[in-house]
Amino acid sequence: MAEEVRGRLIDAAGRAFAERGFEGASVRDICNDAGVNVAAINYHFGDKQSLYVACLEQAQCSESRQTLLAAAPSLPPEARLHGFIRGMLAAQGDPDRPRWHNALMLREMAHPTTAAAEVLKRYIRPLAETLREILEQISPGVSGMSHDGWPVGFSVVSQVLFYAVHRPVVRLLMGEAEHDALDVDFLADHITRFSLAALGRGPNIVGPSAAPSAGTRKTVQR
Amino acid sequence: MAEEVRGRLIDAAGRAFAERGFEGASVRDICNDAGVNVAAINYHFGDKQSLYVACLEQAQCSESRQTLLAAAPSLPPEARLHGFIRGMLAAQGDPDRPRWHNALMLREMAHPTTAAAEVLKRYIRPLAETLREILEQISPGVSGMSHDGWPVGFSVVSQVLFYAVHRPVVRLLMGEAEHDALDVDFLADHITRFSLAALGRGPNIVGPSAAPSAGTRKTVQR
DNA sequence: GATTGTTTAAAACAGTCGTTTGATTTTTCG
DNA sequence: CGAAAAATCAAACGACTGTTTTAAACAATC
Repeated sequence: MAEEVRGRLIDAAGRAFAERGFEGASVRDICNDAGVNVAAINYHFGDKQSLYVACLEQAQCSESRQTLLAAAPSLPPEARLHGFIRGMLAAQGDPDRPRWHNALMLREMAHPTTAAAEVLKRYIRPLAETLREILEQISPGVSGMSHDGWPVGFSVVSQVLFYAVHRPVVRLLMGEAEHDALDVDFLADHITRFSLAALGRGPNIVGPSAAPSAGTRKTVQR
Repeated sequence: MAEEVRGRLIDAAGRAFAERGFEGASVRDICNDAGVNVAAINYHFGDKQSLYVACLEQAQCSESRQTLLAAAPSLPPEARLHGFIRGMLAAQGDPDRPRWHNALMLREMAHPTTAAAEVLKRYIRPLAETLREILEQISPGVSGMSHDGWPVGFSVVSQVLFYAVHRPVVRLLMGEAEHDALDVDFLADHITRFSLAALGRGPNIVGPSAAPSAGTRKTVQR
């Protein structure tokens, strides 16, 4: 019974924090949403701040990491990259796990609190190392480039993160209908092709020839 | 005298809103920072919300748009792209204009308020159209691709926005020293080369040959 | 210098914030 | 069952929120 209240609080708080930020979400709203008394936060977590880090911990312990790394065992490198990208995209799209997990993490990364260092060490760093390994596998020598190849990795993940952070802008720019057609699979294909082409692997983004023709778009093997 | 108070308020509020968000910034902190009485906000702007949109208007009327579009008259297309990217990067780095302008805009775009539509129409849309024009110039046919070529444009700007949104993460991942070496010119070169290679124009990112050798990195003409 | 209208100042407004209290219910277990 | 522990509740705490009020200081015009 007690554990259930804890869970409902984390879920309600996670949604609130992800949507309105730490200051924007009031404990009364959170408790109303969770269907518990206001005192429950203090009883189960101590204070609002501790509830926040509990949400963050739940978010980073989510299956997303598993999903991501699962897409990268010992497949061919291009397929690994595609799996990595698709995994990140799928984590922000809603398989079934709470949608606020990624949103909260992004908020923390864009405007770090004191809890950011832990999130980075346990969640971001492993992802970054995995991506660097994949990229080195695809284009040997990329890790030896200037700044240890970090910018190349950033160029890849930035394309994924863009759709997580700026989704509202995308919707407004493209229009509602066109936006909804941007599903996970399409975006994963596009970002993978764009990145592979930049790395000199695979055809460039407009197609094998200079002038693109319908139906010739090639999908990355997976 | 009255206009000076207005200006000081917008500047202090802009910094506060950009740093701590709308809810996180209190009117008393803002007024203290600006060195004016609390009642000044109500007298000059009406309420906190109106002060916020005043900040947003100042931010989007900034010279950044001018800087950006100035880098794209009738140069060769590759140089236009480089200028566009460098312009966006320079706007978030601090030439001399207030640093909060970009940060506030990014906040508004990531978590739109009712004022977002106006910002998008007057600030984002022209930028997007300019980029699409440049990309079509570089790779004719890209606008005719799936989803009107929007994803290609997103892949370019996302790389720029990444350093604006996730700068703290970059700093923590690379380390303080390495991060500080990522100046505007280097990033502009990198993102331009990455994007051009993806479009099939210019060498791929690891260098003209598969194995990169030091000192052969080519800089985009400007 | 008196009289406008405009701008600042200190104090207080009602409301909400996160947090705590103390009593009451529910659960656990010998 | 009955006592001890755990959990929930309504109510209130002081502090802070955005906003308003009232009066004083300033500026400009006659």
